[in-house]
Amino acid sequence: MREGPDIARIASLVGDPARANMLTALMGGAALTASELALEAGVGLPTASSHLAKMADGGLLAQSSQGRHRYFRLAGPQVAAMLEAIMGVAETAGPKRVRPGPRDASMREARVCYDHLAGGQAVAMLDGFVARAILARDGDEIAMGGAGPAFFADAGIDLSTLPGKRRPVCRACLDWSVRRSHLAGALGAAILDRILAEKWARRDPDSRVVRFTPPGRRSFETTFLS
Amino acid sequence: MREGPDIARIASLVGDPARANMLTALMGGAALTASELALEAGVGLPTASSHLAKMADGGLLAQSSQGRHRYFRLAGPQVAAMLEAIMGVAETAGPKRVRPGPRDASMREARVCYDHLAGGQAVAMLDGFVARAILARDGDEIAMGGAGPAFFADAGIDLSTLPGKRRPVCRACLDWSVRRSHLAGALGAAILDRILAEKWARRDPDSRVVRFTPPGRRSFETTFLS
DNA sequence: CGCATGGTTCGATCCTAGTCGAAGTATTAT
DNA sequence: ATAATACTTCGACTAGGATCGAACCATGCG
Repeated sequence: MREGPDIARIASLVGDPARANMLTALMGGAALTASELALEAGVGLPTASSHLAKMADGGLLAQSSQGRHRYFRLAGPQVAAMLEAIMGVAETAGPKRVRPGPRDASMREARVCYDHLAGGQAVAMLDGFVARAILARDGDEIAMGGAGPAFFADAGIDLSTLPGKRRPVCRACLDWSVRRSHLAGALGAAILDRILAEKWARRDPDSRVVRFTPPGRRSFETTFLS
Repeated sequence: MREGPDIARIASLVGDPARANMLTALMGGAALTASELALEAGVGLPTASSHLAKMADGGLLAQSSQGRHRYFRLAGPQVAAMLEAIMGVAETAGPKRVRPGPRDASMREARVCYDHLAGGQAVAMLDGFVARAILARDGDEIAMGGAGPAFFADAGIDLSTLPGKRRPVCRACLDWSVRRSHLAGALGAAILDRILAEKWARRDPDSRVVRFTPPGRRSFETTFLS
């Protein structure tokens, strides 16, 4: 009989298949309506509504009503990080591990994590930033490095527009596929925005996969990885 | 209807109060018997046995039989990291947050995480190591830094005896209370061993709290933090 | 050998929680 | 206004699973 944070309460929220599907869908970063999430979870509207109310009440989801739509999104990056951690053990502890299909390979290479890029490409990018003193890492805090301002100006990212108020500009986020960190935070989000705006890659509409076009990948690599 | 790692399966394992209590107890790092865990969870022996079988089957726990005892422990550091992540959101998303009592304060300052030290002291230690080039951090990988071998020889830790075979010597582990990383891996475990062997601190028998004696704290700080 | 101790299996009980149909509320469209 | 859409609430049904007592294996001890 120990106390400590009430781990069972929130784990049981994630522990239902319908809710897990919804959360997985929301890992894409977009806010989705109740109907969309019901469809995503393969469950009726009343059921979905009940689930969503529970998760919002439990602090996992944030909601915002717009007209007759109600949008749900993950309550914050911390929730996303937790889900990635759970995926990590589900991956290794999983009993089957039968289908490392092509879809899976794409997921490992580049995908959306909440609002930023994750996967092998993202991990390589953060490593490069640190190695070139563009960012400085200390613990899980990541700060702008000496070479940072010039680099991002070159790369077309305006640091002054980042909403660095309440939210840290940079943050480390543990990657379930590679099990190393990638860049989260406002800066991570801005880089993903740039990639999509430049049409270097597009999001798979049915999953979190981010698919680079061949020339897009080259542009991305010369801009952010070289 | 998405696929991806079967997150609901393992989250539901953590989502039961009895099982959550057992897992929390095992976060102390020690292997415990079925009876001890039953007591810890406040549940009968048959019930506990059933829970333990499920968790072992699900890949969360490892078991080893010794005579008529059966010992259970967390399956690995990855499971511990996941539990810490869940504690993190339970902490912030928690509805009540009523009791930041003294017990809680001790937990935040120094506690055991699987087999190494966690909490404010541990985070400060890792920060210091990186700042003084004792360790070098790159992503979540932590490697020995230039000043490392001399420092640890001085501090009475024999690096050559670390079982650095399958297990990485150093690793970052996210701290739920401070939300920054502390040092895990074989080196982290060795440092905790040292602290306890020197009697600088002792473990609270009923929790994960690590309690420094006043002179012990000074010794720890001059050895590892100064 | 018994006999005690640590654990598991079985069976029965009970209750929580997921599910959906139908009816109710709010907001936009016509 | 009426109608249609998006969602919530209510009520009833059901299934899964947590729980424990009792009986059943296994190991260690005298």
